[in-house]
Amino acid sequence: MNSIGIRDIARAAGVSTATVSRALRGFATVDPELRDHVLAVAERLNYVGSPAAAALSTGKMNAIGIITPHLSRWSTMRMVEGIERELRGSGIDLVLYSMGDPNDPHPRPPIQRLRTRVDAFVAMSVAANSPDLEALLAVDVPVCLIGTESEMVSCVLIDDTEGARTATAHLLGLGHTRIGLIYGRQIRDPLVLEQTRYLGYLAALGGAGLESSAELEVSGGFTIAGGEQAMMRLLDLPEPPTAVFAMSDEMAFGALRALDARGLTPGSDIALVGFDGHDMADYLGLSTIAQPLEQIGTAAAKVILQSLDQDDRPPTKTILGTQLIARRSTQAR
Amino acid sequence: MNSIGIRDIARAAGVSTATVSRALRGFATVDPELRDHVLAVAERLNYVGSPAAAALSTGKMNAIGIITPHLSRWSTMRMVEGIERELRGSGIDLVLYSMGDPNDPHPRPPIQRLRTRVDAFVAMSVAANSPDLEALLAVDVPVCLIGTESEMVSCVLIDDTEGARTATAHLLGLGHTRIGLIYGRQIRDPLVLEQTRYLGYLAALGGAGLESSAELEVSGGFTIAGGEQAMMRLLDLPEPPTAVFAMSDEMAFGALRALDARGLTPGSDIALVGFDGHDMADYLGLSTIAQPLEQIGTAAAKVILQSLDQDDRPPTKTILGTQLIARRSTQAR
DNA sequence: CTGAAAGCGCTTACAG
DNA sequence: CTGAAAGCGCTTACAG
Repeated sequence: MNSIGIRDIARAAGVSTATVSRALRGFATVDPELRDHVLAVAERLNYVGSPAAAALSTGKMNAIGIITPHLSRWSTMRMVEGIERELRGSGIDLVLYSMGDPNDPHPRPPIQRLRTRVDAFVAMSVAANSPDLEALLAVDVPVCLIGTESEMVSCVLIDDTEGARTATAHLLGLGHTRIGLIYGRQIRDPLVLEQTRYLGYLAALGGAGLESSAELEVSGGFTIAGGEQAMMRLLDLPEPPTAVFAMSDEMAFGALRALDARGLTPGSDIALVGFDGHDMADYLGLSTIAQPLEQIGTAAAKVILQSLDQDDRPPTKTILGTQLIARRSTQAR
Repeated sequence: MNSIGIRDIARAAGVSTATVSRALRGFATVDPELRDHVLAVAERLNYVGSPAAAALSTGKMNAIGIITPHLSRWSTMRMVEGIERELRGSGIDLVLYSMGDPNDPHPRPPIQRLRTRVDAFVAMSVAANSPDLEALLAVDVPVCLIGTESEMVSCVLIDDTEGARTATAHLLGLGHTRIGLIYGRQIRDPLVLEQTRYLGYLAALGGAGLESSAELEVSGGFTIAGGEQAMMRLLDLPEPPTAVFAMSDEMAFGALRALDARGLTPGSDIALVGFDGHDMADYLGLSTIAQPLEQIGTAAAKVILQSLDQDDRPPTKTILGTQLIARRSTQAR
């Protein structure tokens, strides 16, 4: 136990603990010479402050909680990286709370309790109809949602509809008119991500004078395996699509595999676009709608830092752009 | 501010704060009826404890710090998931500290300071010669290293040498005698991971009466792109290898790409084994030495929980097994 | 610009 | 089994 406290410094420096406290935090109200002296003594004694004591006095934990459904999902970590980068050096810790799928029966830490351990939350991909969102809105600390739209608290979003529209329009531009869709879990629920992307898909089709067709819309469950099965189902249609838009790159990876299994070449035999900008998409030659994941993370962190700074800030809505990256899977070779 | 404290509960329940404190933590020394009463009152008042105050009193932060070099690396998050699962429900928070490559000039949070915010550390892939390791060993809280061997503190390891030996032996078993190696950054430094795997490679070769050859050993920098270039270099040799062992799956992915670019089929034209058990390896038909990543995480968490429980525990060394998963890349089709 | 003192909300010997 | 009181190590009005 390093039992050097400000009292020890105060004693050694011949000042009060109040002055030590002020000097340590660089308050301008401390005589510069005195401050330097105090800092020197602290340094010499190898002083390390007690965050717990500071937290108890100030009510600030100097930590922000990250609430995320799928810890190991690639995109999650990319965003966390962005957050970490922005917070780095601020002395604010990142506390990870895995909490996602309300179907997951694992005991969910009550947000009210988490609240006492952090000063703010960044919550990723919380479904708009989830009880967690309600709890987050009820909590009295700054919250920034990522990927969930809200008027009540700040959020950072990408334009999912626009991204999906761009993806679909890209396929239309290549001359395709029969365009399959691999979505996640549900598509009719107005409160979920997929709905937003679905609207973009529909809009693009509509813009080209085409109509959607239920048989061309299959679920891929947001997994590689699900994407593979979904593509199989599309290929098994009496009249298969000539192009497919998958709502995530991972599902598109599965779709690529299905194509491979059927001896079809992506690009020439069937066009395919994913969504995310996954690292491996480049490697696999998969065209995709890239999200600026790290930027999303840093944007969320900035929002939080600002509201921590000034707590009466009105909620902000940050919308970041996506980018179509065309690769082999949408090029005839 | 939820200003309900144990004093409010004490008042409402007609007992002392000491009793409330004990009841809340379920001490057996509290009369069961009284305890239930106190709990009921706490519940009714919607009491949420103050971790900061508890931490200040007890000196326990109820958090463990995760020190990791590459936040977004796939394997990192898999292990973090394992740790999270083990800690779930224990009330212990996970605090993420990104700190890796000593070459990375970003300001590294001093471990002495982090120490005051957590009760223990799990440190991943800290190089044995890194200053961070030294700092970790000097710190007076439980530490569990992952992937770094140590006699001073507990560690969780896989048998890298054995894994590499198995991979190489697998290739030898297929009849190959000219086996290339794609390593990470350096191979001669006895203090790094690669050295350990290199020994396995050498051992397998030696066991088959073969000798290593410098021209067959190329660096892939642990990245996809590096792996691709490394494989290109191998293919450009006057006498290229007929099989290759890559020290990571990601480098192997790059190698696969190089093969593809050269019109070579993995498995029939050249055999390839990776190392990690990456999710995508399955998808790409890459043979690999799979590490039990989540298990590594839970094992580390268990070690930490135990040392938190009883702080004079001697350091333990946990070695988990790897598993060869043979796929298309080592099968002639 | 500096200090004495109260207070943050718990836990824990100590006494009963 | 329960309570009064000190203490954990800071911060912050308040007074000077």
